[in-house]
Amino acid sequence: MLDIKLIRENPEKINELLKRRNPELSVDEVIKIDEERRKVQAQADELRAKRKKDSQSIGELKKRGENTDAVQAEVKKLGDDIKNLEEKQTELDNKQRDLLLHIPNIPDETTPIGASEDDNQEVYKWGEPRKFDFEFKPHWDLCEEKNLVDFERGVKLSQSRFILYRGKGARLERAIINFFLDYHTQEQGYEEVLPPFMANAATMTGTGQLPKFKDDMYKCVDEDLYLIPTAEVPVTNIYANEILTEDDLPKYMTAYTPCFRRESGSAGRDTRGLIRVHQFNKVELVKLTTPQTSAEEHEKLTEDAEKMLQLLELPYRREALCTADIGFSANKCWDLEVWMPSYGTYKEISSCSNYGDYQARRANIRYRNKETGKTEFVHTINGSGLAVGRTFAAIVENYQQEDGTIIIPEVLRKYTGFDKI
RNA sequence: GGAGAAGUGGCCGAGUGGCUUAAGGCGGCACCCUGCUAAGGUGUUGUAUGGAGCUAUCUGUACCGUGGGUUCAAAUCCCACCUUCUCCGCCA
Repeated sequence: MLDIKLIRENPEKINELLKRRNPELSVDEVIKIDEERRKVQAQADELRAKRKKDSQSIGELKKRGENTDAVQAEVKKLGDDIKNLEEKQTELDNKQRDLLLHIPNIPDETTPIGASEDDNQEVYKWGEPRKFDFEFKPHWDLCEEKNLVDFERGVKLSQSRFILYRGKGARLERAIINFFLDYHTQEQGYEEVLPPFMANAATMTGTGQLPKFKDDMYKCVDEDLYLIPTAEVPVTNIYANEILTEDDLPKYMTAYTPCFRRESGSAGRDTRGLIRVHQFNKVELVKLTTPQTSAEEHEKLTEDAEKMLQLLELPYRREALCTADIGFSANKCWDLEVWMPSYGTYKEISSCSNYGDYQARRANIRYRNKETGKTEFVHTINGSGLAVGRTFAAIVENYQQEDGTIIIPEVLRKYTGFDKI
């Protein structure tokens, strides 16, 4: 959520930044509501002050045994007027909040301006895509041949795009998760958390999934609960409605969770294999920081995610997402993309975003500034460290051998217990 | 799922309709006293939102689990919901 005071004081600037995302965005309507809202609040406050004073005087008059009928009638009428104004104020409050909840974050000045994902900018590449001197296979064929994934029965159990891992496949998936978690906690200083995989509407609103992206999520029928689309949701909200001390910051947290996405708008895309499915595993990195350190912490978090790809020796590149492609709540985002031979290109495997105070304002996560003693919103940052299913697919494709075997990357062997498949 | 009890500031805890501007205590902060330590004294102490100054200030309103209601007036009375605790039932 954007700060209404900031909008009020710099409407042109905010509009200009929003239009970098999408020319149709603007804060004009919210400014109009805000003006009206404040006017009504001032009126209501004034009447309430009068009622308070008059009611107290009734108490005093009664104590002295005087008749208060006339004053009481007057204050009763005042009460009706206040009620009307309060209804109007509530209506305007809700309208303003709803408008604000539907306005995305303003992009950071360093986010490249662009009109579509084609305007994303490559920052650098790491590693060399492997040149195969035999006919390589896509991971979906390899997974089936080696019985790592039972695609057909996964569909039978639930629906298309649900995955049943088996045997060494299941073991490899679990090995990747454990490797990521161990490295983040033991080498990079993150606290491991294991959150609920369902979250309520308030939590979903805190990180920005609700109200705008309701249709992207799975919702429980009789409960106010949604399956989480990423661990970012429960983990970022851990300190919702709390005030931290400055010494608590920065907070580093990592979590493994399955992620559930309806992928309703992606019908014909990536229909085969592990790249785009309704339920996938992910290890997430989340940070809460002060505003002063967030840019630096964002960079460090991205490097922490890159380290996983480096240790797995998977070629990748870093991209700076442009203003048209960064997520709704983000102000800046790096994508890490891994080389996928079957696609002949790099595919997203991690998205590392800085949200500034946008999520913190929605989720009401604050800290007390040591110098001023005032409360301020924290900055929130997160990124995948990494998407597990896509890592699995990248390993299977990039490590396949001419004799049909798949070599397990060195760092994973103590977790898998085998060195090839 | 059933029965009972309870939710008040950073924490403990008083408060059954107006004198609550939420008592008192603990903790925090500032200052004083003290050779050090310990103890003591004085003062101060939340959040949100509006207005005026527009840095360091003053001021209105709201907030006692959440949402409604009653009343001239609600922390206090009524209703619904949520959460926690105790007991019972069910259960990996």
